[in-house]
Amino acid sequence: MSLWEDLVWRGLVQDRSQGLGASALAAPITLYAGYDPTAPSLHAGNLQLIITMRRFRDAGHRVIALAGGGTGLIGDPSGKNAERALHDEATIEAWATRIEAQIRRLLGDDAIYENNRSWLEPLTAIDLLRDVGKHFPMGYMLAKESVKTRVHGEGMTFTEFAYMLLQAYDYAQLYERHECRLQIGGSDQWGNITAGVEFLKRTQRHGAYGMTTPLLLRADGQKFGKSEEGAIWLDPERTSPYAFFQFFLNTADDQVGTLLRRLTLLSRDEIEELEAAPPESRTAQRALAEHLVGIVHGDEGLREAREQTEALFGGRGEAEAVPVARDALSSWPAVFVAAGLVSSLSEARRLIKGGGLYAGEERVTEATPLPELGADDVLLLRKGKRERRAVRPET
RNA sequence: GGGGGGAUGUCCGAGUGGUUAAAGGAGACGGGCUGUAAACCCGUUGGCAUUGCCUACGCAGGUUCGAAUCCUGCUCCCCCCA
Repeated sequence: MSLWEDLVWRGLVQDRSQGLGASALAAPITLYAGYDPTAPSLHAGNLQLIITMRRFRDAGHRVIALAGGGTGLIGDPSGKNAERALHDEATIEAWATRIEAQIRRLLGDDAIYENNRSWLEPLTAIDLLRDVGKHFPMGYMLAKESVKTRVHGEGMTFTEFAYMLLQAYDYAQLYERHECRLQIGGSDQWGNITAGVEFLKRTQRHGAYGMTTPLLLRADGQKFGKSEEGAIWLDPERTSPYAFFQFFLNTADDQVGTLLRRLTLLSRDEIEELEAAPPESRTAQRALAEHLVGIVHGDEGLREAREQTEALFGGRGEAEAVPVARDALSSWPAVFVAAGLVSSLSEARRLIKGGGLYAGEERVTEATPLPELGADDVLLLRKGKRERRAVRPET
């Protein structure tokens, strides 16, 4: 199966410019995807695009990961219904560095890493207006979906309006520097991507394509990659390999096939076999979770995630216990707060009243006595069915 | 420059002097049913405290026995005209 056929089968092609297809990808080409450093880490929702780049790379194409060190200072209006808050340069640079390191782990060192700050910073206002802006008729820009929705809604400043010029300029720079011929991105990037393709065409630089992948949504249409705790980050400091594993293990049945196709590097045969497994066995969820933890956190992370899952849910092996100060062991609510399972004593009290907290397999009630913990004892706590954590007295 | 509208809890959104920790919806969380699914039903959803207190309706003051609701100033946003 060719790369293109594979992408189509996986449901990864949402929009594409004319002429992009199997034949355009027959010979190796150079492509890029950009990311704006608007957070200190990538999250699960960013995975689809990076894995898609990985597919291109594995098929022999050359991929460029472009950090938006410059554009991140402006703020992309796409997919947003309100003006973005601007961060300062130092923050953006620091985030860009961290994110690049994360992408390197997923794409390897043979990918090309660029930062558009290196050409946007020296770009003068005159250059931008003469060399780029001249090729953008107002009607064309105003017709963009990202502009229309904002102009008729919350409003938009010139800063964000001009964003598409910068992204088009990026594409042109990469076209010149690396003979980049394809830009890929999430479907909210389609407007910016076509602006780039259009700009190249108008400046006599031919053979440039664009493609987008569909937005990854949960079955109920909500944004993907968020849990009760907030986003599922790729940074193990923010979201442990165990929590990352649990997030994917809890994938709904009707979504697991989609995620296997879009996010994993498993083959079509492997995926179809997993989809055929009885849903109650959760084989597909387990395979998904293990595969992704492996890709993102490596063998070591996968081992940790498995061990913790086994210890907390299977009752075997040793769970990593959160050390809790002695005086927090004075009441059940305090213990659960210290363990990080609930955010306040009030919440803990409410949950106890509702029967949602457990110590070991015992439901905690107001009458449940607190156990006497020796220095080496570990107490298994549980909130509901899915969240578990072990604690031990602080020494 | 002129005129008008707006800022409410995680989000959307009611509320225009009193029983409002603030309707309703969404989301989230818990319980039940299950498979650490989905759907569905029930409950909870500011904090601290064993029925009381504190904090909260853009910010800062003021009026009042009492304000999210009235007044003043400020900040930010939107729309229209120039």
